[in-house]
Amino acid sequence: METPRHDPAPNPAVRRLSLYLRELEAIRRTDRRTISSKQLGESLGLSDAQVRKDLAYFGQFGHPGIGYKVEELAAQVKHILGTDKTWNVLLVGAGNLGRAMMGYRGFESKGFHLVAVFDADDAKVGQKQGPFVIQPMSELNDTVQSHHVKLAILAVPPDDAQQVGKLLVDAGVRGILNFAPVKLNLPESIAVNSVDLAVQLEQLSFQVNIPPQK
Amino acid sequence: METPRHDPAPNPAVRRLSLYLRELEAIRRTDRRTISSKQLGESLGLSDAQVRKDLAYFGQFGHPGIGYKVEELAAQVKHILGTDKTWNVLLVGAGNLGRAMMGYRGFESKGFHLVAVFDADDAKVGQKQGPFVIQPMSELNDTVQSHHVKLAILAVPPDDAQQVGKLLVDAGVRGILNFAPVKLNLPESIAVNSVDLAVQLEQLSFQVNIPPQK
DNA sequence: GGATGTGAATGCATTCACAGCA
DNA sequence: TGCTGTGAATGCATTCACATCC
Repeated sequence: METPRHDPAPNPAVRRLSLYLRELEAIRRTDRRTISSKQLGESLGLSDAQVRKDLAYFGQFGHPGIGYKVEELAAQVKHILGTDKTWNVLLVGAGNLGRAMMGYRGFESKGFHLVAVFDADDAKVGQKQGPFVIQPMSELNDTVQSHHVKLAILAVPPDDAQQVGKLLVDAGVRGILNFAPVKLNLPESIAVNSVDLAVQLEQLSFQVNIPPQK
Repeated sequence: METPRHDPAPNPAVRRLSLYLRELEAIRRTDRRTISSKQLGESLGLSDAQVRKDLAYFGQFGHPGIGYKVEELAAQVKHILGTDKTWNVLLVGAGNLGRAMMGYRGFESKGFHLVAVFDADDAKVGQKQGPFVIQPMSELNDTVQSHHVKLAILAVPPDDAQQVGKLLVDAGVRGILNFAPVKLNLPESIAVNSVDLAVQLEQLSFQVNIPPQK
């Protein structure tokens, strides 16, 4: 039941895989049952060759003369990404961003289930936020164990991020989505994905400043 | 008063520029006045050569034998990114994510000033959220004009994103930070930066699933 | 004919390694 | 000696173009 993997798949290809899946799910809601690399590429601003090459890193999913079967490919990509089963996720930080994560509707349908929320602030601990009761950091280890949590969302102030990141790793978490504007210093084996909101705006600032280069 | 630009600067270099700035601002809070490419690289997990090459795309900021003067380089990088002046930013979408953006403390100090919040939902219009009163979409054009808004944050449901993106562009917005999980179809000249939260988790899922490759 | 999968060719980005300056 | 800036060399990623299959 293994998806065959040939070469080391380029990182950019893996990132695009998520976008392919997103698009495939959208197409699935229409009556279309099949799609070509050209069409899939166009909807995402990529070349047909790019799409084919990306997918071919992971297996032979296409049907010459036909294209890709939407349902089939979606299932394959989900399997590759590991989202054909549900991941339990925990959240640390019940501030602004944390609350948005608790309420975000886009996670469940994608295979991510938020199971618990933690905060270091005693004033917040015990408070109810939607379906969640904010837990103290002291309970972190137990929750990771009992819910087999592998992924966490880190939405704490910058000065706390490194320390909390370490706590998560020690508890057994293997991947962290980090919203704090700091580089986390963690073992190589831990997957870290950082989103710095101010950095996103800075990139826009740069691009908007430049004369539109023809 | 132009920063000299030599070659077309690689995109990845521009992305790292923001990280350099973040690090430089942190160092500025210490007593350190100067930093080498090696040190700056280490704090971000990059090679010294990478740092030097990136910076050299934009000018000669270093001092051989010494390194880079922290304050000086920070100012230069800010100028390159265009954040040495303040940008007025508007937000569309007063849902979960939108509220987090309104409360996010990381924007102001980085040169981004949130000036107004819009929502298509009549029930939300007129409500007060912190210092903001949610405005109706009909006022969007006026606000963009009167506040010379060039950048916007888009935090609306996926099905509305394309349409609202178009509205923003028509109103005169030049750059969009998009949180909706859809590809925006807008003119080439418009800068779009998309952050899909579910995609971020999917990438972690993939990495955590793979046997740690040595 | 219509579409995939894939070597070969091209184009970018990173790393090397060193000349040159403080 | 310490460190930058930069051509040259390497390594990745994308694009081309075509043999192959429905």
